[in-house]
Amino acid sequence: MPEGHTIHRLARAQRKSFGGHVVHAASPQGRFAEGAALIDGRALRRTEAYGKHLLHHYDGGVLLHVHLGLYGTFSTGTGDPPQPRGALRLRLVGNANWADLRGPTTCELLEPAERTALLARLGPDPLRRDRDSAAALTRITRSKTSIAALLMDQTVVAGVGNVYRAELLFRHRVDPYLPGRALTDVRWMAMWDDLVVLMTAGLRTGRIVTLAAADRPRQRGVLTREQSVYVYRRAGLPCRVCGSAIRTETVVGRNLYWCPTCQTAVV
DNA sequence: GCTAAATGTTGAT
DNA sequence: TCAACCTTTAGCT
Repeated sequence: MPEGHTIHRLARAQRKSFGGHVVHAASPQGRFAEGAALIDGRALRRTEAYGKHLLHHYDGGVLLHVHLGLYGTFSTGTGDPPQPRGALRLRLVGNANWADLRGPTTCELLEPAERTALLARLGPDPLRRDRDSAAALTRITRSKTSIAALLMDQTVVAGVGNVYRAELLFRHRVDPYLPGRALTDVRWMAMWDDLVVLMTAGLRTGRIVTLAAADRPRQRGVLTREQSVYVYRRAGLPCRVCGSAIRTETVVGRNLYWCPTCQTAVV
């Protein structure tokens, strides 16, 4: 289940698995049968991630667009793929690898102009080299909308999801309900730079770990998810910094988590 | 084994 | 504001 780092990771893995050679595509479920037929037998030239959107560039200008949504997943393997089961939207089979896509919000082919329009409506992606942090700065520091809502708006910043939102706000001790325009340029740029660091680490490891080493419980072994974050899904549990109960409230349809004591920074 | 919730977005009401 | 998408997992029985 994906925020931007997951999609960039997929783009990288799929480039490695399928890039440069012919791919066979099918849609056993039937919902993407026409698209799969157009992809089938073409070589994959390039993969691309922008925010939470994944793109495959195939020979002949065929462009696949996938958005996993909340619970879309790819399962992958090598050798012969298993018998298709359940609602399998798209199966890709390369020389040695296969990938099965289930439950995506979007799986479609795009015309070049549609790709341009898609990318044009996305804000800067902290994981892209061409990121334009000034664009997000302008949107945020002029807005009356709460910073918690702005961070989930993909036209403001592309790739941030509910975990990074809650954790970023905590790490900077920012009250989620502050309007964007209450943030100084310096405050937002510190948050942006942190987002780049956090998401780059997420891309490298495949996990979201936002807890600073100093705040981690001293113990051996792999951190559980609950031990990797400050506030996300920790409602009612004590804040790792001050001990106050972590609160949760729905903001534009998503559960926000925050510490009412720590997150009162003067911006 | 069952239920609810989940790292998301769109489109109808 | 809410249902839909329709998978996976955590937490309960």
